[in-house]
Formats: sequence, structure tokens, C-alpha cells
Amino acid sequence: MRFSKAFIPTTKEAPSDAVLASHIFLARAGFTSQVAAGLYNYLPLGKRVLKKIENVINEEMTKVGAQEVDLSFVTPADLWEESGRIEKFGKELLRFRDRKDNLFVLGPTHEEMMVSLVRNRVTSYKQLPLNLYQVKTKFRDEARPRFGLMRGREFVMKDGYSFHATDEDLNREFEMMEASYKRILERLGLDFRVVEADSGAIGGSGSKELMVIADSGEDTIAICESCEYGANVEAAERSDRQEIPEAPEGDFNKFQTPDVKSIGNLANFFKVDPYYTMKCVAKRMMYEDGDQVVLFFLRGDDELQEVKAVNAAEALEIADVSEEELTALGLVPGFMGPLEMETVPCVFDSSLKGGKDLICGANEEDYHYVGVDMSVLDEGLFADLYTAKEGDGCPHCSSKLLYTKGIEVGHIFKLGTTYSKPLKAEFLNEKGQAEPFIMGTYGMGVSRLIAATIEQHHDEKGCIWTKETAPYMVNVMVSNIKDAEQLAFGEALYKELQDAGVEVILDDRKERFGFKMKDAELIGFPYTVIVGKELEHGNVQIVERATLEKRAVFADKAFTEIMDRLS
RNA sequence: CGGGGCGUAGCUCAGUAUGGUUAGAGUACCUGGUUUGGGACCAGGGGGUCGAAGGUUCGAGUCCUUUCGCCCCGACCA
Repeated sequence: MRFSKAFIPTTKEAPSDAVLASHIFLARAGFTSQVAAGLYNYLPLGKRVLKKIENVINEEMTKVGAQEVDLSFVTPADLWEESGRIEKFGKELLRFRDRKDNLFVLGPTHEEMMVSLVRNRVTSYKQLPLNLYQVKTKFRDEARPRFGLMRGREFVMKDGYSFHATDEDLNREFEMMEASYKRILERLGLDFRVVEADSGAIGGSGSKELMVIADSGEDTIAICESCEYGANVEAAERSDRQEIPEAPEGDFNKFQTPDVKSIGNLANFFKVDPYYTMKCVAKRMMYEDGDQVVLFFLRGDDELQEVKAVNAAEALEIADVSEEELTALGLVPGFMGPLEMETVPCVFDSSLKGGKDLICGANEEDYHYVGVDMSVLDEGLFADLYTAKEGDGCPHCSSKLLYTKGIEVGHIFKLGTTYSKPLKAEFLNEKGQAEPFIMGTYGMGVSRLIAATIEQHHDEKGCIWTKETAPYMVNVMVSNIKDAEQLAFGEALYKELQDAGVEVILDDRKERFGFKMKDAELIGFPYTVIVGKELEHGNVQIVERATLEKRAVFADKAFTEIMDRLS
């Protein structure tokens, strides 16, 4: 490609509404342009990067025997009724009617379509397993799209679906896909972590997220400093506490605790470690058929993890409750405790199981109980409710957990029969009995990967593309095109590289040196060959974008030098 | 959906408080000239229904009403 003919509109200034580095640089360097909230155009450079990532995905999918399909973007609303997700997805589904007044939905993900494609076509266990995927534009009418390509309404996702006869086979496929996804991210040159994720209300026996490590990530993940363990903070676990603070002494008793409402005050008041206090968090839990206030009890030094709370209470959603509402329910904010609590359901954090010497609210203004023994509540509902903190022990190796931020670029999921059952997608097993498919689903945000790559690989000058993501590997820059010698050399090198199959661009624009260098750095070609005034001494320079290292080489060695660096 | 901010040239923004020539700057673009190793310089030029609609007024970018769009924080989010 000749730069002089290319559609690469770079700008000196960033669009005023861009916040993230990836958004700013992708816009400034002419990769993308915004159309409306969450909608973006891909310009030639952006499209090239998109294709590069797709190619890597396609190659890796082919290696593991997944087959590419392309399902229709517009999907009949009937399918969504059938699976029940038309309600669940709510306003995120963009709905519209055709000329015959039939209702359609722009595909936000394709479980329904894929199941409907496979059901009645795959009918025997002998045809399993089957893994189908596509790389396609998705549409979700997000309440708040943001951060450029990071969270668009229209975005490109690779979504794959596998069908199995047994759980064992799903597990095998799941592990294979995890390995395959790791290879993809490694090839793309990304620093990432595979973490345990919330399986959520969808159920299934597990899911993992692939997180690209970046400060601008929207997810907080807990990772172990020494082993491979990592988890989204929504799902992070921890080892049992190593050092238990000294227990307070005292028999069961009721104490007057005037105006002692917070855990901090309570611990101070009794001079005990907050570990021995019981924290009560009231939440409104939403269910299909109404809502219900639920009390969650944790140790005083723990915080409630709302996703875990939703799972424990088997609710759909969670919301805050005001003190007025609590009072109306006969509860005493600041002094709520689990003893003789009959009006409102309670859930206890697992770390309270078997706990002794605890202090908790007495459900009476200005009174707490001390010396509480949890064994009296053994029948209660216990579940993990805590938020794993930085510094907590890793559940696998007991080393320290660290917090970091991640960009979720992939999510793989053991679905089980969540979709095959309601959609009645069945096959006949060896005994001739009908069974629903056991499914897995594997998503990867392709457009988000572009943003994630730049979030992780940029400097103050612009983008730094990696080998597998660069729109062009080499930029042959003719410093002054009016210099016939420079131009001729540049043209020759350009052709030579092109003939060798290198993705190369020739900067033959009638611009000054500085202008072209700024563009090269902004766009982020891995290598720029400067063909300039050093040519009269028989030299050109090769600049490596990642390090900005500039090295002179003999002009007649430029080609082999570049080829060496690319290999 | 709650809170906040912003819509003026392709882009970044001034001008709006206190209404009053033909609406400005920088940058980008076009022409000519000079320049050619870090976003050059000189001269000339094109480009605007001031987000939209309605209203007040002799007169509205500026005041009033309505509305649309975009961004940020939060809620939400395979």
C-alpha cells in the first residue's frame, strides 16, 4: 500500500469525548471513527487489524476441529420467546418488525439460533461432539456504552457452541477450548489471566473468563502471587484464615451498647477484633414473582459480595434497602442480629459456620449479644458471601491474593442443558432414549481485543501493535520524496518486501520528515525504515516501534535485516 | 434508569454572564512560493441552517419552552 493513496485520516487532536488511550489513539490514528453512542466505523487500518485477529482465531479454531458458520444477524423473536430470554434480556434486545409485521431481534448472542440450527439435524450420539462457531457483529442495546470499542452496542464477537452427549465430553471440550483461547491470546501478544467467573443464575457447572491485564479494565480480579489461581472478584475464594485473632472472653449475655451501630464502633466498644463481630447487610432480592428483603450475615471484617449473595438467595437481582423500609419490617437498623429472627430470611457466610464468641445485634435498639455460639443456628442457610480481599490466602496454595484490573476478552461456559432443554434440542443416546444436548459456549470479544491490545500496548506517542495484530508490519518511509535517489531506493525496498510477502506500506507522501515520523509512531507500525539523507552515505535506519530504538544499517542490507527481525 | 457536563467550521475550542456590524481563533483543506531529519514558513482562498423546533424581541449563537444527540459517575451488563 502507498500511504499517498491510503485512506488513513490521522489527526493531531483527540476527539473530545475519548477517555481511554485505546479510544484516543484508534481515533487519532485513523483506525475507527464514532458514528453514535456505541457504534463505530472501521476504517481501512481498523478493518485490517480486525481481520488479523479473526485470522488467528480461525486458525486456532480449525486446529481444534471447530467449524465456522455464519448465522443470520436478524433472528425471529419466536426463538427468544421459546428460550425465555426475550424477557431476561429486556431492553438490550433491539426489536423491530418487518413489512409483514413479524417481530425480529438483532442477535446479541446466538445460543438460540445455534440450537435451532442443530436440533433435528443432529439426532444421534454418533454425530457428537460438534463445535460450531462464527465471528460476527452482535448488537446489544447497552444502557451505557462507553470507552470506544471496549463496550460498544454493536461489536464483533467470536461465539462458539459445542454439543455433547455426556458431561465428561463437555469437560474435555471445555479444557480444550480454554487451551485454545490461551493460545490465541498468546499469539496476539497479550498479557492475560484465566480466572474463575461467576456461573450466575444461568447455572451450569462452571465458567472462566479470559482477562487482559490493564489498569483501565472494568473488572477487578484477584490473582495469586505464586500459583495460577485467579478469579473475578465476584467469584473469588480464599483459604481459611491462617491466624485467628485471640477470642474475646465472656459467656452469652446481652449488653447495652448505646448508639454503637457500625462494626468499627462495636469492635472498639468491646475491644475485640472485628473478626468476632457479626455484620448484617440487608438487601432486597428480586425474584420472578416479587421481591423479598434478605439479611446477610458475615464476619465484621468481611464485605458482602453481591453476586455471591444473589446466587446464595437464588435471586435474579439485588438492590439496596432503606432504613425506613427496614424499620417498617420491624427490624432495628444498626442492631440487627440472627437470633430469634423470624420475620426475614437470613443467609450466613460460610466463615461463620461453627463460630463462637461472637458479638451480634440483639434486634433491639442499643443492645448487642456477646458470646454467641453459631451452633444454635446450625440449621440456617450457609453460603459463601464474602468478598476476597487483597492479602487473603489463595484457596489453592495459601499464598497471598493480589487485586488487579482486567478487560474481559473471553468467557467460556459450561452450559449443560440450559438451552437445549427449553428449546427441546435432543439426540438419541446409545439406548435409543432422547436426551437434551449437553452444551458449552465460548465467547471472545474480537473488537474489544483491538481496544485491549492498545490498552496494553501503547505509549505517549501512540499505538504499539504486536506481530499478529499490526495492520502493516513495515513502513518504508521516504524522508524527502523530491530526492530521486531516496524515492527510488524506497520504491525498490517496498517492492522487494512486498514480493517477499511482507505486509508493507510505503510512505511516499509529500510531507516533511517529522510529520511522517509522528504518523508512523501514532499508527504504530512495528518497524519503520527511514530512507533519508543518510542514504548518500549508504545507510538507512530501522526504527523499532516498541522500543523506539533507531539503528543504522547499510542500505543494501536493509531487506535482509528486516526479514531477520520479522522471522 | 438516577446524577452531572457538553452540542458553534472536518477536528479542538473561544464568543452566551449583560441580546446589537458581515460569528471568530488554531488546526485541517485548496492555490502559489519557499522549505525538506521530528507535526515548517509566507501570501491568497474555500468552508457555518451556532444540534433541532417553537416562542419573546425592532433585533437571538446569546433570553424562555420543548426536544434530540453525545460524554462522564452510578445502577445495569453474554
